[in-house]
Amino acid sequence: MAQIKNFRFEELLDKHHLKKTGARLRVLSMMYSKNTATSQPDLESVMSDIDRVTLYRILNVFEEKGIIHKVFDLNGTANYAVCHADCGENHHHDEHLHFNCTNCKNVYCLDELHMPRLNLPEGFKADSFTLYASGLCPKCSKKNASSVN
Amino acid sequence: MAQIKNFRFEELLDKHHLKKTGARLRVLSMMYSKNTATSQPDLESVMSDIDRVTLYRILNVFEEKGIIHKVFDLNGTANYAVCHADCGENHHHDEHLHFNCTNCKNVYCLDELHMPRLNLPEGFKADSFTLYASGLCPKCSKKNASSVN
DNA sequence: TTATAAATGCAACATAATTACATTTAGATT
DNA sequence: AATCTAAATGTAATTATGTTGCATTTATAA
Repeated sequence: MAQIKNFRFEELLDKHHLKKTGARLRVLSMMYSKNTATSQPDLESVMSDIDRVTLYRILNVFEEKGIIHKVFDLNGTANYAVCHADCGENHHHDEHLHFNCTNCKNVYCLDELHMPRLNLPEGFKADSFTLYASGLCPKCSKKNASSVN
Repeated sequence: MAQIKNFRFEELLDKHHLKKTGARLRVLSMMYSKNTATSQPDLESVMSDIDRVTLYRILNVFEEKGIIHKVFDLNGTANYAVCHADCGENHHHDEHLHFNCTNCKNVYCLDELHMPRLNLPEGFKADSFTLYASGLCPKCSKKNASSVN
């Protein structure tokens, strides 16, 4: 996953009729190289040469196209992670567990834990589900065990 | 639920060692009278005489005390709903489904649908879970069916 | 009645996100 | 290769949400 070649991203942009720009390729590259979700502020801190608004727009268009999906962290900030489900134009199926670490603040997508079937009360028509958990991620629970910080 | 008397709220504040102020009683009264979650902007639009910051602080202290719990809506805005589980000081158990209507934006707590047991991957230590869904609530799905709006 | 910790009000600040419009550019067309 | 155009980006301003520090007021305990 950390070694995805650039031409793969170019194909991906082509597939969605998006122009292959440097900014978009860099955003894709960063997002695919991590196993945690990414926010606009995250991107901005790394890619300070790209305008804030451009980064917001890139995230939005990628979400519309079904390339990434949105999940809010404990602060209510929008974070995005690459879709591994078969998501498409305005149609997401990322019904897995999102784990937000209260220590390092990272949001992990635990794709292996997906939603159980639920019978909603009369009248409710759901078109998307998400599972959300918060607590300590492996790295931080290990740290907390050793040091008392 | 819509008819909870004021002295009940006074008892509730007493129980948590919070002073019985007008602002707090009004916030409690409003939140208990609705079956949907409430945000600071919601409160502010109704109680414009109370300072914004005071409303934020009331919501925060109620959450700390386990009187209400927080859930983010589709815009990432913090919404709060009364706890029906046995929540206490910094310890919530509101592990039920939160339904966000994409039309009217209301957040409903569907207490009857709670979290299934999950086996998290090695190392993840969760201390809270939430189920989240979005779609149309009963009112809005009925409207959409009749009118083509 | 009074003393005081708690609660509120107010001003300033911080951060996330959006909008409008000008400029640049990827990529198609010739 | 030169040119054209819709798409993408940059810039500035604005809005929304939330927080912090400090002065003032108030609920309530003594």
